[in-house]
Amino acid sequence: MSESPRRKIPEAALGRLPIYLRILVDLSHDKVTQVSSEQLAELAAVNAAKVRKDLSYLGTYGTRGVGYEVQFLTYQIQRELGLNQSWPVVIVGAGNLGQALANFTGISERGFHIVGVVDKDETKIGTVVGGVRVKHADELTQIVQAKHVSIGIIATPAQHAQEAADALVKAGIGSIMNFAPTVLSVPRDVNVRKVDLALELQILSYYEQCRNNGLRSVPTGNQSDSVSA
Amino acid sequence: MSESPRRKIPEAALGRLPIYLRILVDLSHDKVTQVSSEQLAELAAVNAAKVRKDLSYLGTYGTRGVGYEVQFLTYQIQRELGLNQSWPVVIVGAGNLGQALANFTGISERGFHIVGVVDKDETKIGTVVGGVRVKHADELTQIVQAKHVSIGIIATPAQHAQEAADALVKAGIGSIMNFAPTVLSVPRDVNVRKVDLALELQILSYYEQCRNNGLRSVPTGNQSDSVSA
DNA sequence: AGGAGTTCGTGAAAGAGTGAACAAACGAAT
DNA sequence: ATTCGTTTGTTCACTCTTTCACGAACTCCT
Repeated sequence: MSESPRRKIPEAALGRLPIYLRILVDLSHDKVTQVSSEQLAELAAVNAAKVRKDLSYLGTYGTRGVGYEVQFLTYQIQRELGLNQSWPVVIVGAGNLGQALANFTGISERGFHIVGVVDKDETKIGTVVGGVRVKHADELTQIVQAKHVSIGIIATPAQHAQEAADALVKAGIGSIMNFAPTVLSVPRDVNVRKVDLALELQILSYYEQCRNNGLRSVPTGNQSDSVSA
Repeated sequence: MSESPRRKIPEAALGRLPIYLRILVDLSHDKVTQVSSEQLAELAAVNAAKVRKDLSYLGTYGTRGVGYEVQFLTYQIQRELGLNQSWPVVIVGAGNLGQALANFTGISERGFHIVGVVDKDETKIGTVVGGVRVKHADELTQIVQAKHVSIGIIATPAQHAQEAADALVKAGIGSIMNFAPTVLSVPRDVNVRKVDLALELQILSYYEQCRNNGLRSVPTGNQSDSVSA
């Protein structure tokens, strides 16, 4: 299967495809069948030329004078992002954050499903979060291999994040999403994305301070998202 | 007070300052007093020249042939980011995510404190999360103004995110951190950063798919973080 | 004091991302 | 069939970011 992705998509564009995708799904829900780059740009709060350029990395799926067919474009973006299948995901850490993630419906609605949650804390083991029973961290490798998991989420405290990463790597995982505020050290072929809540707040703090000092310098065109590189 | 920030710091550099800051705090904890750009780069998993250039936006705080004094640099970064003070933050939405955020110690340890959590769900009101009692959303403006809050966090479901944003803006908030998977529409002078968990996973999905198709194309130098713009 | 060995700060080049502008291609209307 | 208005796909100029490379400045050792 799969006409493989024609070329590699630039990081910046890649980060916007999921946004377009979500908007398209919403539009489809509203029975909209066609959409122009202009409309899509408006909904995504970006430039229309950017939308067209981003979409052109996927192929030539628009019709001049008309726009894009919502259903078709939705399918193409999904295919490109590998969202035809539902990816099994394992969560390491069953604390507040781990539980919230496991219960987060947005994950299961958008191409992923939680197949395991592990922790080292005996009091958490056996409890059920997000529909799965929490297991001991020692069982991580077994879960990963049995369920063919390639994406792992680290939701442990910072001081345990590296060992969680090591365990995930050893279990054979290829991609890690890290919520702990730590820089992980992993083999080169393992892909890591991090989300650092405090970091984002600190950036807001900077702009708030600028504002208070009279230097009105909100980054031109607000609505930033976190970037990984 | 405050020698105001000399110039505006580029977004890319700004996103790394909190990382350096965290590393410096850790080093300080380990009684390390001096650090070179090379070491800092290693710990942050970036290029040493980048570290030096990033830090040069703050001023000339290094000593050639020696490196940077940990304590001093820590202070300077904190000052630049506006982290001398502890910023009051309000959370809208007391669901799984809102609760996790309110309980997340990393927030309070790094320059912020939760002064309010609001929700519209009557069953949640009155419960205590993260040390504060959940209040009704109608009281948002009052909380914001009484506590001089300028940063708000949206942790509502997607369909209520825009009204949460509107309420925050009306209450007079200047910066919003949005966890709901929606593009918010806000006045130009309000700064928004978004964190979209599913979006990040979808990017990982893309790379996993590439890997499976034989196109080994992990973005050169892994460990990306989310970017907002 | 002077030389050897470090390490910073920065200029300049290379690379990536953005946005304006326009030709090509389409539908609709006459 | 032709014309007209629309919208895409892409080129080009510009900005932002990253990386290299090197002079300047500091410490330590002799």
